[in-house]
Amino acid sequence: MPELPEVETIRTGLAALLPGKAVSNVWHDWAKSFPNAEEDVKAFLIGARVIDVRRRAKVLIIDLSSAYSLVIHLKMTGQMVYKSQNEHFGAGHPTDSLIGQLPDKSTRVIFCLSEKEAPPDLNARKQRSAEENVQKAHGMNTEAVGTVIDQERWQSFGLRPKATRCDVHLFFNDQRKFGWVRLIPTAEIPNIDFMRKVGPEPLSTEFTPSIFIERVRRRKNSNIKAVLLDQTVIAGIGNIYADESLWAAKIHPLTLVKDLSEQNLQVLYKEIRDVLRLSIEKGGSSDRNYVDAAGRKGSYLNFANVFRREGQPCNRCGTIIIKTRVAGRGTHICPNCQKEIKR
DNA sequence: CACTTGACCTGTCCGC
DNA sequence: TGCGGACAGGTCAAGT
Repeated sequence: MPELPEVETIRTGLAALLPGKAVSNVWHDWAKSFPNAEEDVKAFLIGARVIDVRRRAKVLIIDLSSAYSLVIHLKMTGQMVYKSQNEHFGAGHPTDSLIGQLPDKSTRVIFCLSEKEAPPDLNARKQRSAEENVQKAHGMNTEAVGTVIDQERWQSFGLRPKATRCDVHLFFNDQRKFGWVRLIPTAEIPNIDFMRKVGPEPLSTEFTPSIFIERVRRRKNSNIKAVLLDQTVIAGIGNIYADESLWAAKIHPLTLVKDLSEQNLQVLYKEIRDVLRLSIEKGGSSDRNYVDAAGRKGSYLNFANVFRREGQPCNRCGTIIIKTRVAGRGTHICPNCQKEIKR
């Protein structure tokens, strides 16, 4: 699934698009993807404006003017896609749903967004009338703004035509249905189980080498890959970046923490941060790398040194990359650069 | 307690 | 072509 860099890419993209917009409607096709009480949705989601878009670990947080937030976990196959008349932004699990017609069979939740339902303060009212004037000027009825998605397509997914009365949509797609979108009071976010247990942000300034080493050392009898994947030790690392960081640090993923030297962990700390930062710079392993400027599908893992590169030569020594299984996950290794340390 | 495995889901790929 | 099994960018509950 989207790991820290992918979720951060989504956050950046949505932070430029969502704030100020109001949620005018919501639809979902699978209860576990949107496990929220109808009365909460009516009271705290519909009509609320987006204030901010944040990220913690691999969790996306959309703060609303109702003092509630949409807390989103994309798990393995989640993705967020924003579409308006002129804008199209999508990131997350790289599939054609990022660029194709929506909704499709992976669509779990749809938000209808509007700029019309502004808050009842003076500025907002001014803004609203300005928008209404613009719409009048374009000869559009505010109740039936043109649909990005054609009516038939919506109905084929069981949507009421009413739901199409907006021209901006935010889609939560998730093929495997592991992900979820929860509506909870913003103040309660730090109290949910995941947030209470999750480890530090690896790119934060407070995350020093000594904090990293101290936390990793608590798991002395585990192999290092399992520890990197453990969200309670460090937040945000998943299968791609665990493999990439270990290759960069020349550490075999099966090596037990107790067999790693101080120097090993110092290097690993640096490589984790470099790998994550580089990936964020490149927009994660999906999104704009998934399609080129002409809208064609492209390679989205072209920065990887080992992940999904089994059978290809190591970029450092030319040895053929192999794939094995560590911590129950597919694991990519250069058998020459990454020798298991045993004592 | 530390650590590992199975379950949650759908879709795709690979071998017979 | 059809079918079974393995596997997939994650996390939690239940098991040893």
